[in-house]
Amino acid sequence: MPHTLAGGNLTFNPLYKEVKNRITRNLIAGEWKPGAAIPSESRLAGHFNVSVGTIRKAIDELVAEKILVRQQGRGTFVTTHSEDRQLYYFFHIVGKDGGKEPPTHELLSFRKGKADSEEKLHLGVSRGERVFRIHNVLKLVGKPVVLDAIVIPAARFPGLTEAIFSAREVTIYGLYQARYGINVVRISERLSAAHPDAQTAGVLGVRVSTPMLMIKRVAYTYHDTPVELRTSWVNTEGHEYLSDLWKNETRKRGESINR
Amino acid sequence: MPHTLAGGNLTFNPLYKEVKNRITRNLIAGEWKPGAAIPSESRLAGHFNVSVGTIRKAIDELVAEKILVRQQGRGTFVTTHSEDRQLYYFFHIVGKDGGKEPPTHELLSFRKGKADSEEKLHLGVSRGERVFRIHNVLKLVGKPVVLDAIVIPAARFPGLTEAIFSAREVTIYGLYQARYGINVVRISERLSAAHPDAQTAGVLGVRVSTPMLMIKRVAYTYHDTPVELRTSWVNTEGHEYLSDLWKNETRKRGESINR
DNA sequence: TTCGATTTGTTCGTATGTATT
DNA sequence: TAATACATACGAACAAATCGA
Repeated sequence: MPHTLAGGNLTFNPLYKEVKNRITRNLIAGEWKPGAAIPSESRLAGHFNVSVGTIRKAIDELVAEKILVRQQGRGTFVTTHSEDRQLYYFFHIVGKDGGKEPPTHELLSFRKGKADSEEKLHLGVSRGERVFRIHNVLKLVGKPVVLDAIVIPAARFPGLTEAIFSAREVTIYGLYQARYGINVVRISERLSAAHPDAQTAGVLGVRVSTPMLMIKRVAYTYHDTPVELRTSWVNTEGHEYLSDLWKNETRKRGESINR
Repeated sequence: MPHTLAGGNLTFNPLYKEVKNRITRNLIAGEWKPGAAIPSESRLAGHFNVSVGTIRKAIDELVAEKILVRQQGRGTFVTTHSEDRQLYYFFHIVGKDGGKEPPTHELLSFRKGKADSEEKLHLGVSRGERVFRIHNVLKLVGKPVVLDAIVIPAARFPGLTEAIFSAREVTIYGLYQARYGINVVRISERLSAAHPDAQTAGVLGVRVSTPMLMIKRVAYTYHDTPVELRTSWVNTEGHEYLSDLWKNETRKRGESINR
């Protein structure tokens, strides 16, 4: 006999997967906003008519996907891109001499255009659909290090203007989140080495013969829906790209290891 | 009052963390070998004198870290580097035109040397300690694409010879695992773009003016112990480096989403 | 500062379902 | 078919962190 999830359950998924989907749908609908707490586990258990353990298992997965964060004694919250911790989660450029520095940004251009075939492929838009094209420079310790060419479908960002974009006080994903309720939860990046074109080299203050890191990123929101395509050129003379698979994810601060 | 984990528990960690540490120590000791099944959950529960739920929570984390894999109805197994699934987990080079191709390899050189300061830093060996230096070319569709310069501490690989290394029928990490019980469970990579030196360019069949991807990797075994330092040069004319954070990790095949 | 209510974290136990051998 | 092993789901109790009265 199938289960009795309040509201009906037409699939053959385990109960906790259904609960997870319902929670995700609430997040998509903007019912629970980034930074805010979702209802407590016991309340959700009552609401969905399942046990607390089932709720916990659903939330466990969403926490593992960094869509929610738990805080003992406080509650469970929707992940924000404006917090320091989350700010650097998708930012992989670090100084070769050590730590991560606070970046500053400068908007180079903000234009409207039509999606080309590559954008159609990766962004899931139809050919010729309106997109915003944004060029942004990222500076570390005052020096330009990364040039981003960002493409987003205009339909998802109604009313976005150059002024809004450049006046933001948070990260770009923080802007998507705060103003449009679009929560970037996963990125996929493809890296290669190449020589920059003259314009890119000029902006970043390098010669066109300098080998640079080129990154093509697709950013996704819930349910693996693509929302942004970004091509980055990185000057790796003083910085590098760090790929550190789940360092400090399962293990936390000050945990005894007793070998 | 602290808990009563059989054998004593001197720390203030949660029980399941202790259980996790004990299991990990058994893996380090080689008591449970890669590919083999560990005792069943109920048996472990009896052995450690804890509930099955606590065992499950410990194993959950080890599964998330890809140190163990579960198979319903069969048991829980120590992850192997020789299985196809696992083979590509640390291998991030893919063709620009799509899929991952089966790589072939060619050993270029195999020498003994002494650790320099960089190796001392990242490999956790003392200065001047004996290391093996191995140069290996990786070919995709017959063409050389990656040149690896591998450094490993000789003390951890007693009796390793060029013949053994080149005669391996599995991946390099599969060799470490099968012959020395060293299980690489995590890697950290730092990527930058650079021009190759003449020798590297020669081996990979490119000009020295070709921008290439340079990757510095540290491979770790249990408890974040470094075991290998590797510098790779990648020709990204036909291939690229894929960084796809936990795609398909939480979600499995054919799972209904019902938006 | 203390206390109590709330919320997540840990641990236990039980029952039942599903996959494998 | 039966035994075994993991997967799901339920419920209960207490610990630990947080927050406001």
